[in-house]
Amino acid sequence: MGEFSEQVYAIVRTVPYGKVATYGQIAGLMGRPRSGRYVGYALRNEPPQGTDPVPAHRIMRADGSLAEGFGGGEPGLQRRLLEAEGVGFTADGRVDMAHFQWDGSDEELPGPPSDIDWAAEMGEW
DNA sequence: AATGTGACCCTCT
DNA sequence: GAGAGGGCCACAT
Repeated sequence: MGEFSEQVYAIVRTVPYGKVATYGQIAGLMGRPRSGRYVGYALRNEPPQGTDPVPAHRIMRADGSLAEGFGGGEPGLQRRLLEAEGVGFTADGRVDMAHFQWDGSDEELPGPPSDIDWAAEMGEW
């Protein structure tokens, strides 16, 4: 596994409960604003769920649409996980980025921790 | 405004 | 060991 992936995981793990980030946002924080593509690749390919889980479901495209390859082909999994965290969706099925996009702060939102065990859910695929 | 193209790193054939 | 292509984004045309 390469440095790039490690860095991706490190940053994704700082995205707080109830917030989302985009591929480009992660890439930007890594100092590679145009490498969003490989952020997606790193998340798709080698998420270390067992030992040190990465909330990959909180990462989506810049327009709020979800990545289709998520969950090894189980449709709706990512959305289900997000809704369980209180993330709102618009009528056309995208995340309400205006309200739920992570602003870069590392503070958790008030409220209960995740009701569902997303790491376990994702671990199944 | 809408399309086209380049860049980025890693895994699988 | 090499080649292709992948959960996208920013820039140029």
